[in-house]
Parts: sequence; C-alpha cells; structure tokens
Amino acid sequence: MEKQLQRSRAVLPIGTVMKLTTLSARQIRYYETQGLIKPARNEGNRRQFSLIDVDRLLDIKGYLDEGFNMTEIKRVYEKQAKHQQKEHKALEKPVTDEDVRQVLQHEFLSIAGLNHGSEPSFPSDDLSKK
Amino acid sequence: MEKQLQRSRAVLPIGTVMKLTTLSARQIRYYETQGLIKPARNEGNRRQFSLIDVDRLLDIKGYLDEGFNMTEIKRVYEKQAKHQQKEHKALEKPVTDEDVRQVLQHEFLSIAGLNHGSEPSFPSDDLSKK
DNA sequence: CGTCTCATGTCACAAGATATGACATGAGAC
DNA sequence: GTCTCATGTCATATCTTGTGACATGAGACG
Repeated sequence: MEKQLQRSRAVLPIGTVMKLTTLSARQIRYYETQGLIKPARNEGNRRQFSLIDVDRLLDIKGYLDEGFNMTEIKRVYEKQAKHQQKEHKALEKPVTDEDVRQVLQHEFLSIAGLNHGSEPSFPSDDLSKK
Repeated sequence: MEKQLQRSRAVLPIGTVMKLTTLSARQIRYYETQGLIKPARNEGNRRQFSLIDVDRLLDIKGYLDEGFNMTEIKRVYEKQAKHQQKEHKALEKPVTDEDVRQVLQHEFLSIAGLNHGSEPSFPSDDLSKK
C-alpha cells in the first residue's frame, strides 16, 4: 500500500505523458480544465504528472472510447471519491479491438509502475510534430 | 522477464531523470560521453531515457560514492556485458549512511518501475536552478 | 436542414528546458 | 607544483510547454 505513495510522485512532463497515453497535449490540458486531473505544477508553471495521473488519463481515454462524455466521466470519479473504493470495473463491457490496445498499453504502467499487471505492449508511437 | 521490455522504453527527458536520480544534467551528460549510458534521442535530438538508464545512473552514482572512477565503473559494466549476468553485488560493502540514502532512493524505482523493491523514500528535491 | 454543444485540432507568442562547446575549479595522484 | 578527473557555470541555438483564440467534424435537437 505504501507503493501508492511512490506513484503519486509528480515528476513527468506533459511530453512524456503524451507518449505514455498517446493522448495529445491539447486533450490532456482539456481534461484538466474539465477537472478530471489536477497535475502539480513546478516553479515554472509546467505541469508535473504522477503515475497516478497517467493511470487516470488512460482510464479517461478508455471511457471516452466507450462513449462517455466529460460530465459522465466526472461523475464516475466523484462517485469513486465518495465511496472511496475502486469499482469502476462495473462499467466494463465485452472487449473490442480498441479495448485490447488500451489494455495492453495500460499494462506498461502496471509493469513500469504498479502491481496489478500481466502482459506488456509497445505502442512505439513517434509523436513527431506531423 | 518480459517486464524488462517495458523498462527499456525510452520516454523520460533529462529533467525527469535529474529528479529521479538527483544527478545534475552535467553529470548525466558526462556519464554519457564516458560511454556509461546511451540514451536514445528524439527527432529534436533531445535525450530520451528509459527506466533501465535511470537504474544504471543510480548504480553509477553509488559506485562513485564508493570511490570508483569512470574507468573502473566502465569495466564493471563491460564485465557484466560479457558474463551476461547481474553480479555487481560482489562490489558491495557494509552499508554507510550515504548508502542508505542511495538504496532508499533506488527503492522508488523498484516500486515505480520494477519488481524487486521493498520500502520507499522521497528525495523530494526541488531542482530550482539555485 | 440550421444551430448548439462537445472534444480536439491548429496557430501564435512568451517563457522554460535542453544540447553543445568553452572555460573554471577543487581534490587527488605524481 | 602540475595533471587528471568529475563537475560547475556561461552562452547561444533550438525544442517544449502554457495559454488564449479561432476552426471543425460529429451528434443532439428542434
């Protein structure tokens, strides 16, 4: 359980998070304005994300893919905050092709930072400013 | 063992690595010129480190604290490369105060990125350009 | 169909971060 | 003393990030 402490350490800049989540900076910032994440800021006002933030972003991404909108996702987290227990599993549906990619990617974090993982995957995206 | 794959994913910019290792950018770059690490580069020529790189940097830091110089540390890794097995444990000495800080810090990575960890620690450094 | 809203993309300018090369320095080795 | 080693500090050029503004495709709704 102390592991949770480490995962909350905010050290990742938005660029790294983009790679880890394959979300655009615009999306990440937007989710923040929507109150879904609240990354820390350094002295230079740069966002500093933790692995927990990255996890949440991946969750958000998954919810969006499943058709939820910001407001609904917000409610999910509000409820979780109250009930103080991770039960968003109740929202799961039979896996689609998209989901698989999601899960595999999520595994990276499970391995590179958590404890509930199983098999890895490499998005290997390049994010070149196309 | 597949977990090793994830840890080799180069996504961390030097700033993050500085925080994770409490090493200066100058030191990190110097160790690179000495051939101790070979971080990947992105399209913009920026260094991209993996958790494995961070681990090695922490090891290097530990060796330096123990009195080794670049050349000797280099040999350590060359030998490891040949014998293809992590046995630099043979170089350990009875723990000193400095060592403790090292180990505790190393634990962060063990937790936020590996699997052989135990208890955490927060350097909580700020890196403001003093 | 128009019109709104939502989630994102794209631009643009300011400010912080990083790359490299040069010069400086304290601690030891000789 | 003089060298070497590991780092610090500067300077300049080039990315990266932050914010705000304008644009747009997909749906919802009338």
